[in-house]
Amino acid sequence: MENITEMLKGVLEGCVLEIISRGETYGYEITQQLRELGFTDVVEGTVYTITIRLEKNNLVDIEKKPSTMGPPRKFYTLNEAGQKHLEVFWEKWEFVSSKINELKRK
Amino acid sequence: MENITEMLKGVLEGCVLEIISRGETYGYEITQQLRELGFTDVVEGTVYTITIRLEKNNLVDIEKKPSTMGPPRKFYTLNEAGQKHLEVFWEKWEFVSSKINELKRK
DNA sequence: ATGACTATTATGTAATACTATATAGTGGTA
DNA sequence: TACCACTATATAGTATTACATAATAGTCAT
Repeated sequence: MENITEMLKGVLEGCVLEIISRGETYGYEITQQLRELGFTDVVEGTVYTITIRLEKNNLVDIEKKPSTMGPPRKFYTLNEAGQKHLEVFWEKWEFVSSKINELKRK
Repeated sequence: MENITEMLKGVLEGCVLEIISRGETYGYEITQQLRELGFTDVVEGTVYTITIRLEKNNLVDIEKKPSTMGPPRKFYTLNEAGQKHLEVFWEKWEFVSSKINELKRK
């Protein structure tokens, strides 16, 4: 699917939060998971700007670990604020997507 | 629902296109319809920037008509390019929303 | 004539995904 | 050795878009 950039604004961060909530993970792996999900054009740079934002907003805990496959990885886990943020994200998503689907149907 | 601004980016234009596709309408009325739909915080300025964008991209036909309720209204109808654009919008929406719901479920 | 409602336009700002590039570690292979 | 592919993070700059705010203007009731 081409050119879904604008439509991803405001939801990509929530997707990243959701992926992190499934268990400790790091930027590069998150990118791959988003691609597997279908957002094939998402690049590392985009995900890193999001994870750095999550750090700044204190929504994640961080642990740096060595890797045998390359440079050290920065592993993220959701903290309590991150969990709460994720819940709010899904509430917003439910609201917005239901309204848009309502518009589409009628 | 509070603070859904970022989530509306990339979908609001599609919503406006859909509303116009239902029949000739103008900015102020579009704003009211979006509010009725549930996007209560959408303001006129936002809708006008969208309609002006639609004009620039030649997705709409325009007709100015006098009103007995105030200043003249600029009525919009979708042209062929606009119809096509709307179809593409819904395809993108189906794609993105299905992927996000998939992520939510699993 | 004042205010409420209708109606459009314009300027500036904030948020966010993307482009492009730099840096760096590991392993394979020519 | 030198090169390449893959893994991994970071960042500067850009484009897009919704919003805040304000200006302008027409109609109508009080």
